[in-house]
Amino acid sequence: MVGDVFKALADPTRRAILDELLDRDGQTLFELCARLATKHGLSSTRQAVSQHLDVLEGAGLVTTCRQGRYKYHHLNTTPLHIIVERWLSGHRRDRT
Amino acid sequence: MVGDVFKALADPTRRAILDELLDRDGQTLFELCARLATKHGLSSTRQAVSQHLDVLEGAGLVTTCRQGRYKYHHLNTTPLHIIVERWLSGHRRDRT
DNA sequence: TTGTCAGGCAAGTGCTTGCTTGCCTATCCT
DNA sequence: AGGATAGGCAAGCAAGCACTTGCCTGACAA
Repeated sequence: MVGDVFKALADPTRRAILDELLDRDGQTLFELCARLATKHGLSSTRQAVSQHLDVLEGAGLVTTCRQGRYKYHHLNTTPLHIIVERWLSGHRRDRT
Repeated sequence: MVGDVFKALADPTRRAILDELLDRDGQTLFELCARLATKHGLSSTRQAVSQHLDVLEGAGLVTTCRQGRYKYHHLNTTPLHIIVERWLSGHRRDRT
């Protein structure tokens, strides 16, 4: 749903995560935690980041694939493009 | 701030309000209430809509101008374009 | 097999939010 | 003046959210 995407984007930590994934796609949870701390100055715990990733995945902005004990996170910009199409370019005339 | 815009857009009622203002700009609070009820099937009270308008104004998505006892609400798409520029087209490389 | 590393589950907490209720101010019309 | 109309203020409430804490599972290496 469109609302889920906006809700996901409403949090600065989640935007930082997307930022990080854009910079280096396919990171694991621990990688993300480390780089968010150093590069973005965020001190989020692993669980917090994990929950944010769940939200992002729920919004379709992040896809995951597990290999062995590692879970890689990939950025998916499709929902963003959908939003641009319906909400921010035209603008559109159809329902939410 | 960018986060305020996303937060404002995260609520379906607020998106409906923007929708309505896009359809007919410069509506008053009562007008909006009436048209949200009939055209969008929403049964929001006046106060609820008023508070949503405050949020939208805080995000810069709506500007107001008062004349006499009427307060007209105007759509402002600038924050949307800013978001498209920094977040949804390129993508950008700078900070939140 | 035992330890370590990557990640998951779930209850609890404090803050925010969307909304209601009730009352108040200001403007206009007659 | 007096009523009707357009809107504002503020306290209260229930649900949602971001985050923590503590413990658990599953994969790999020694």
